[in-house]
Amino acid sequence: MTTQLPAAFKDQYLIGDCRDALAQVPPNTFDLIVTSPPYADSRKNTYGGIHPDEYVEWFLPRAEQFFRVLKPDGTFILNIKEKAVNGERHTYVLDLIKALREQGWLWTEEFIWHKKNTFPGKWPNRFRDSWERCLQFNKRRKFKMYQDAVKVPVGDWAESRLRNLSETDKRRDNSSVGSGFGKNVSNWVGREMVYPTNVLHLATECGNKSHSAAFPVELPSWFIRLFTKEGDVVLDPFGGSGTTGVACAELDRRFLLIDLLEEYREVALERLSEVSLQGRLELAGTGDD
Amino acid sequence: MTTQLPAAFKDQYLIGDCRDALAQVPPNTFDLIVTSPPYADSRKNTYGGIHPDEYVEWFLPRAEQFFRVLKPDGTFILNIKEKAVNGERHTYVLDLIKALREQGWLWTEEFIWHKKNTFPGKWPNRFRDSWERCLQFNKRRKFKMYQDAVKVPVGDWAESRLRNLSETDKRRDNSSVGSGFGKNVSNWVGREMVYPTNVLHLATECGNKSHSAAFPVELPSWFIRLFTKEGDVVLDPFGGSGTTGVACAELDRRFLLIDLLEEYREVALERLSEVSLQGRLELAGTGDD
DNA sequence: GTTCCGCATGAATCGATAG
DNA sequence: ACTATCGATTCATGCGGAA
Repeated sequence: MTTQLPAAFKDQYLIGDCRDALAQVPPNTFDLIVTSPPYADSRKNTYGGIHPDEYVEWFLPRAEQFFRVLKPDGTFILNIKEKAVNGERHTYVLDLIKALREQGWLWTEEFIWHKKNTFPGKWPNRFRDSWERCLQFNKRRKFKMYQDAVKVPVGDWAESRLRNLSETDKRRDNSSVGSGFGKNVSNWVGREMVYPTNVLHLATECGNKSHSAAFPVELPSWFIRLFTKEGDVVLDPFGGSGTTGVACAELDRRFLLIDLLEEYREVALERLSEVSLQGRLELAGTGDD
Repeated sequence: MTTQLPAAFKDQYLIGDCRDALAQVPPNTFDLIVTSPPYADSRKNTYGGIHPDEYVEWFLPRAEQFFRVLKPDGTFILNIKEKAVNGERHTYVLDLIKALREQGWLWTEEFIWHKKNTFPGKWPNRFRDSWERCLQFNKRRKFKMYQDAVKVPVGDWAESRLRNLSETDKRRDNSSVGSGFGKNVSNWVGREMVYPTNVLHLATECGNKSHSAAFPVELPSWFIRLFTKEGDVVLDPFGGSGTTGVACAELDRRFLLIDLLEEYREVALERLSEVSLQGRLELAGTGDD
């Protein structure tokens, strides 16, 4: 077995730069790292709006910490998408993949997050960008993976609906298309379950909170179910509004979130209280204890 | 205006390596290049099964010809996907993107082709691979793009409608409308039309014919409508069974297909005859005239 | 003429076996 | 140790034959 957090470990939201905060965390601590880092030129008020050309340089020392604190059989999921710069897709994500491999990471897989409801928009030379990369990296070729936890109903619900006219109309559920997620699995009891693919169909979360650009809770939730079991420990080094924490709370995983601003943690606290689990969150850590 | 093919240009299927065949084509000839090259380690009987580590080296001299024969405001669409090697995704596609940029190409966009029906299989460390990249490259920042030609009804677009078009349905109204989707469009009258996104939902063509076309006709068709107008000239340097030619015939575009084997051209001829357009295909060229 | 069921078959990947 | 080949796995699709 690898080094474990003490059994008394409480879910935490640390304030600070994950590069510094993680330096004080023991190696081989986390079963899963799932995060959506600030994209290049975004979140200028906090991370300073990293220039695309400097993104890899900015990311690598943090990824070095990720590598250290991830268990040998753990997984690192990186949700990211390059922006268009000067009419062209920037290559910093490609460069980052190659740089991470040189750092020792294995680029195991690239999942596609298809954002079903993207914001309308039209440009003279491109369409709406409705997908993002979810890059999977590992330290070793053998890693933990609980595929049964993300099984989905056998496909083509549309066709079966056409066959059984009235019967299936009642059961119609829009959340389980394609590689949809087990949120409404109970509705599909009795149906044959199959393994999903590497394409995830999820709607972006509609802007209802005081935070923006968040990924939907189903995204970390899916990877958490796939790569961890109950009681495992998950890290989100760019915790933001705490979506990963919400997913962990719902799934009985422990978590460590890190981000720069106190107000992010406040939002996270609010959201965790909404899932009636605010008692879980340890309010102590500020990154310097 | 750029150099044009003579007005008497006939659709052709050349036998040979596109690297050599294109050397005899005038520069700035094509409005669009859309192709699905042999993937690494595949099609061993013809292209020799290019090793992943040598793929970029193999591809670049051919891409140099593509650059020369593409019009300045034309587009190059490359359908490709890296394979898993030794438990890891190989990086040759990433390397290829970067190498093409060094060759002068602009990496304008990356479309995702979501393959609804993918090959089965279960492995301990990954799910089925159900998406491929459609990389868009351009010579200049300003290029021709006819966005209205690919508008779709609001809501699900290819999820159900395009896929459900049978062969006869697609054939029926081709002559009268010329768009190749006349019947379809008529069904959508009254529905609000919107621009699509950069995610395409298409099923791979299954074993319905005597040949196997990995590339559904809707894929080149979509890009042909988006980047060309009637009468424009399209190149597929890895023409295979002629799917791109079929799409061009249906859409009243002219085309040049190139591939190594005589038998590929025979299959292409057969398929073009099925869309009642075999008279269009010039049988002369064998790559050495 | 419909509807339904069975079956073959795909840009696949891994692990084991053989040279 | 490294490469090449083979078998097992498994699901969306469209075809043909049967009811």
